[in-house]
Amino acid sequence: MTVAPTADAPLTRNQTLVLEALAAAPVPLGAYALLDRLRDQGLRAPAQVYRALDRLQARGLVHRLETLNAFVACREAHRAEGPVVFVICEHCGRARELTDEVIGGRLRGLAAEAGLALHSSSVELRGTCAACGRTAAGTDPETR
Amino acid sequence: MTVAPTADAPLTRNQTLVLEALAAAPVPLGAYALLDRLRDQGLRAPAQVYRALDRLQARGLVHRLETLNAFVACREAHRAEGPVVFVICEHCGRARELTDEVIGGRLRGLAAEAGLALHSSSVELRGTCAACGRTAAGTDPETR
DNA sequence: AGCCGAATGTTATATCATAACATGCGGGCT
DNA sequence: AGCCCGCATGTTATGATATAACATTCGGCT
Repeated sequence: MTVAPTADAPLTRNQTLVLEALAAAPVPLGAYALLDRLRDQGLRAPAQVYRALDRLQARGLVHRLETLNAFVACREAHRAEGPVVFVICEHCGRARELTDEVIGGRLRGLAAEAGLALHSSSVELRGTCAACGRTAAGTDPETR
Repeated sequence: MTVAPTADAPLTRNQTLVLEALAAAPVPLGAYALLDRLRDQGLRAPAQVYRALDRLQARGLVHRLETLNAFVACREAHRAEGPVVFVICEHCGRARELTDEVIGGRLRGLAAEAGLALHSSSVELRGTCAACGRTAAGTDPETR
């Protein structure tokens, strides 16, 4: 989830670079993997990447996958939504982003029952995807 | 969640120390915080703590909070269950562990629909708890 | 031009986690 | 007893992730 954006200024150069690198990757990328991919474009230090990621996350354009310490571009512009569910394959590393009204509604309900003013949520399911389950050791998607 | 234990041998000394330190703490503890608390009892290195945590987690006696990089003792011996939900206050740092059949069932359903053979799940709700919402800046529970 | 705020660049360091290898201890076997 | 073996442990070093702190640059505004 990670609450609503603030204003809608255009993305800065570094934010654009980071977002495009994430959108182009088949799997979630860590900050240092992003940095490696963006050295050519002039990025030099982790802080530059983390700053861009922070702002992209604040706008809801990027999500952090807590169980992977990695980031994905948000595909479904799921504006005005609630909790997001990530489905992650431990073999091929791919992550799918879902929303589900049952989950969303019940999580909000649980927070309310617990007296929690909800700021953000993280829901991640890990396992073996269908494609990897079919092959012996799982496919290997170029950790590119 | 983090799937079922293996066998039921007694806990080793280090495992016992770590579990008791977690059970005694009012908030989730990081591995290095645990190490600090256990130096008196003879623990010296991070690997010792991480090893004990790994085994305690494998038995379901300890959970890892992914959004905090920290660990909690499992209170409710929620044997033979599914996904667990953590409710975390960002002010006081306290975490509550819940289980909910609606969430559990629906997450399993989503995994199945997505073709994922579920290995483990992580569900964390972050916000401000009732107690902290009432006070200006939130209470401060001795990060002890 | 001069100022301001925001994004950026840069260096250093904090924090979290694991690899790799050596040591010790207990239980079963012959 | 003596040996072997598995497993927990101890220890050192290093890898991986993230942020603090401060200098610099850029664009808009008056």
